[in-house]
Amino acid sequence: MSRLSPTARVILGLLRLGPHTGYEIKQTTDRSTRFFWGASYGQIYPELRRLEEAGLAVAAEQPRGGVRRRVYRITPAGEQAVQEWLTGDDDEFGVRDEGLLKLFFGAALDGEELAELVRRRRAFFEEVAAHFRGIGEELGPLDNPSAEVLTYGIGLMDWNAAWWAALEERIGTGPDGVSPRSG
Amino acid sequence: MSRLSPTARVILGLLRLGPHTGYEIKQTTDRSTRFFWGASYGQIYPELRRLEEAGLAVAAEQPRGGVRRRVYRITPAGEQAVQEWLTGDDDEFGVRDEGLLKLFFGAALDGEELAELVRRRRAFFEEVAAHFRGIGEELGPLDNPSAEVLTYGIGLMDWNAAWWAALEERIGTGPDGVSPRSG
DNA sequence: CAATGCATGTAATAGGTTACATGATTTC
DNA sequence: GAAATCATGTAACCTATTACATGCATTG
Repeated sequence: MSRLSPTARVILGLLRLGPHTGYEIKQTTDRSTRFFWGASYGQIYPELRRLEEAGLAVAAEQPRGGVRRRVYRITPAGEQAVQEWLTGDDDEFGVRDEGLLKLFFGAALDGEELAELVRRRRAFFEEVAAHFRGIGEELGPLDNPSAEVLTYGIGLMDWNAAWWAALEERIGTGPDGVSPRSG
Repeated sequence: MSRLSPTARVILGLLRLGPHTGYEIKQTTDRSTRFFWGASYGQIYPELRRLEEAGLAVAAEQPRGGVRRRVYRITPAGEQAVQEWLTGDDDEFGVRDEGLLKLFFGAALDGEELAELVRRRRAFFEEVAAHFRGIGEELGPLDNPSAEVLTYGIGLMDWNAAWWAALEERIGTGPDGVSPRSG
């Protein structure tokens, strides 16, 4: 019972909710987990084959007209693997933020350049927050754990937007603000 | 003037602040940018060679006793590359959060298992927040853009801890909470 | 003198994206 | 009949971590 690879975790999690083709898995992850756990075709198709080989999923050829189509279903062994993963306690967490990296090196920027970076970053998070709110309105009110993650995304983007907005203020207000190369 | 690779961005940013060996770059990133932009030896040493080859950095052999030692300095071309990168507007942002992924599939967990996941996650963020606060106390009060990113880290960890704590409350309080498989 | 820290490097492995190739079906 | 969508797959490439090998210098 070897450990599930990162992409296997989303795939098997989705297969638990019902049969999917590789294509559908890509669509679904793009619309749901993408923000905190993405998957690309280059990972999905080979991984589905591996899951099949490992007995965690089974594929059925279900062509639609002349279109080749492999629908995958989870097996009992797959269900068990999902349970084991879900109840395990080794949970990865990571942030990759180039705006923050630039801010860290911000002393190399003049006042106007720094202000532009901060403004751009605030705007970015505001846009993403608005985008997530749009998704929330499309879906309507939901009451399950999956819906919580959308709330999380909105909250996180709001928090980021507010943080950069606060920094924007501090920069604009003289000696107590951050100290760029020149003012 | 080709684009800087991800690891080249931190390296060159640090070299701009002064000469460094590969070893020092690893130490410094581990203590500063690691949270949002890491670097490993397997990337650092080959990248330093590439930067040298590209004329963005120069190395000087400065052995300490019998210990081989290559100290890298940034070149004018390197300074320019940093400026171009810093003022560019294509800033990567990404989150990887396995706790969130598990929560997304949380309907597969019973009440107790879900509660345990949420509790563990809250505790994790509280610990990291405390860790960052410790770093802040070590450093003392600072007044430059670099210090802002520590404030960010503390704030983000606090926000996450609070979010999971709030979820913990919602789960504990009956019909308005999330809906696990049972319980 | 043992342990730790300074220092450089590589090989194996993992994980990932992007772009491309291919072709049928559905919708406008 | 053109464009979009459904559908599968791979090759090239990039990015990264981990573990290992090596050896000197410093500190206790």
